[in-house]
Amino acid sequence: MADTRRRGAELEEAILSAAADELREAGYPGLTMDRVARRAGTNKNAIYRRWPNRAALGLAAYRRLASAVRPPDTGALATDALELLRAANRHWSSPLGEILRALLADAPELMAELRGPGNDDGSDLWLAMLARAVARGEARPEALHPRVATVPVALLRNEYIARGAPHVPDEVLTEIIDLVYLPLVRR
Amino acid sequence: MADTRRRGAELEEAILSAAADELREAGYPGLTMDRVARRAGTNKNAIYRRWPNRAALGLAAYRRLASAVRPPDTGALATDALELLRAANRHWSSPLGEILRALLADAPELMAELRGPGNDDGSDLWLAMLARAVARGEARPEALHPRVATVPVALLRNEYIARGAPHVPDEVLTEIIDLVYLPLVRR
DNA sequence: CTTCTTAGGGTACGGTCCGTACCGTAAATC
DNA sequence: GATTTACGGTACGGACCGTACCCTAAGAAG
Repeated sequence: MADTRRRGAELEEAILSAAADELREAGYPGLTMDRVARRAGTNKNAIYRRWPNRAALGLAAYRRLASAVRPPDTGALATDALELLRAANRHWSSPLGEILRALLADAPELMAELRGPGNDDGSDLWLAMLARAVARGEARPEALHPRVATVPVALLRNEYIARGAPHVPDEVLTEIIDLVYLPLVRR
Repeated sequence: MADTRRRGAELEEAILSAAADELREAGYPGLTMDRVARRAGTNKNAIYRRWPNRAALGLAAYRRLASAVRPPDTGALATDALELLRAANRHWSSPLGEILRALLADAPELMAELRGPGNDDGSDLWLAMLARAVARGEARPEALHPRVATVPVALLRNEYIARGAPHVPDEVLTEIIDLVYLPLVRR
């Protein structure tokens, strides 16, 4: 029998790919070790040899599904901020966002690594956007602080988590920008 | 055999009490239907006749453990806000907060009912405190809006959820107040 | 007081999923 | 060619959830 057995990186790739497929099709709740193993044409041993548990595999698989956001530059603070917030909202309300939230709920401590250096939490994006606004004289220089710059995403995230809403309407976004962000960072 | 069988409200009380005990001792993950039933001296039938699933029972049990926060009134906006935020932080970092977070993660849609009228999310507290500050001329009247008034708790909640931290240090609280809240609501 | 209905108690079970253990064998290494 | 490592197959223990029965006490109806 030509068993043509896969090993190492090749097998790892197959597992990760299968896991990503499962995530896409059935979300995090549908990501079971048995299904991933079967789909990858292997068995759970091979998975547990690489990831300690389901959550870790889920995170790894999520990573390959997520894509970076490209920063907007409309030339005005208000529209830049709203656009950035809308992008975040699109992500969070997409199937991918649902996965992210489920993952966050299941293994919060694991998610810290998503926010390490070279992070994807987007604080760089907000700081860069705000820096341009400061340069234009639109914003206070003191606002150039991660805690301040990322207030809108924090509020949006709160909206999702605290209210368990599958979608946040655009009015909330404009409210966050108009009532909170602009009064906060404008000079 | 004197079976002295409990019914109705009495039994319901026993179940709820047992569930609350389990929550206190083992947290939400340790709240299992079998254990609650055994502890209440009954069986799962009686539970499922009253609550549709584990999450609903967990929420009901949590309710009887949670207590209301009493609003501070120090006479100054900065200290009032910090005190209110500290109270929230104490709650969230306590075992009770851990339960709340687990519950929120497991059944977000159920938690909406915690935020109904007569809510415990504390937006009333923040609005009341802010109203006093407005009356003293410390804050802008336009800030008297739920979205604006509750920004600090939203940011704190975000800190817990997004970072999966079991505890948020006091410096973060002061940062939230000094860098965000005061600049935002002061005239 | 008797009969009927409702709600508890006891128990067992199906089903799902995680994580682990073995066992034989292909692939890589020596 | 011999040895070690990593896969594949499979089975299993264990935890829970939620449901189904069957028997009986408590309360209601007559």
